[in-house]
Amino acid sequence: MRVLDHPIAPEQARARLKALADPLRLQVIEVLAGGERCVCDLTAELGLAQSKLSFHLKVLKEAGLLADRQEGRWTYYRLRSEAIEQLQQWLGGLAGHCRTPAPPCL
Amino acid sequence: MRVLDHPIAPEQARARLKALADPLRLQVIEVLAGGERCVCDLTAELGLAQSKLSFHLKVLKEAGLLADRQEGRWTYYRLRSEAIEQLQQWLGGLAGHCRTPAPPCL
DNA sequence: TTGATTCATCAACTGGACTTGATCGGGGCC
DNA sequence: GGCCCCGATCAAGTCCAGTTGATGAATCAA
Repeated sequence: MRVLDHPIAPEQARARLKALADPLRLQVIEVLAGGERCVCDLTAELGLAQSKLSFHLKVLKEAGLLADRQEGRWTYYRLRSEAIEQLQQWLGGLAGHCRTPAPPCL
Repeated sequence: MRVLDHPIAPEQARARLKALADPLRLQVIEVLAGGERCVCDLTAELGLAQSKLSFHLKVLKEAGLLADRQEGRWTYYRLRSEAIEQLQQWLGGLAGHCRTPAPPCL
């Protein structure tokens, strides 16, 4: 049985790839892959300036890779696994006919 | 039956993500997903300056996403589908335990 | 209310990715 | 040989993503 997941637009896929391509953001993703965290924990674990982390969290969130949740004065971020899965699926669409030989040049 | 594909290093995965994240390079990838092409065809199809295309092809190749082949005065590029598949697999490793609730903050 | 804590936002600065136009080198044709 | 075509490479310029430090907004405690 198969979950019905929406196909992803190339432009959104690109935005997510770009968001993941930053070393710092990838560290954030890797930590969040281990479970939800609040911002203060992330700054501590990664040894980052708060404003820097905030900037990158925003980028990741706007790309649809993260979801956040407010609780008191804390903000918790978590990975949106569907976003990852959509990206996987989109990548699959690329590897298609790439074995086709080149058309004769000239 | 399963092809034995090597796991990919995070740093290499990041390099590939970064390479894919450029709009122009993504266009190149999409064209090459349709089959192998020579550089002169790519410049024509995408309407690009030759040096610009050459620059981006180099980036994609160094990221391991493309392979090239010399034939006479032409150079043919093709997509390395294994690279895409490795990337897919690597993405899968991220979506792991991300449903784990946050540790109590404070 | 005052102060402390968490996080987002802002403005100014910096470095590097990308662009552009020119040059170079290899390969094939005459 | 001489010439032209394909593609890579180079140097210079531009522009934007990311950094940094400061300020703002919201929440809670005393």
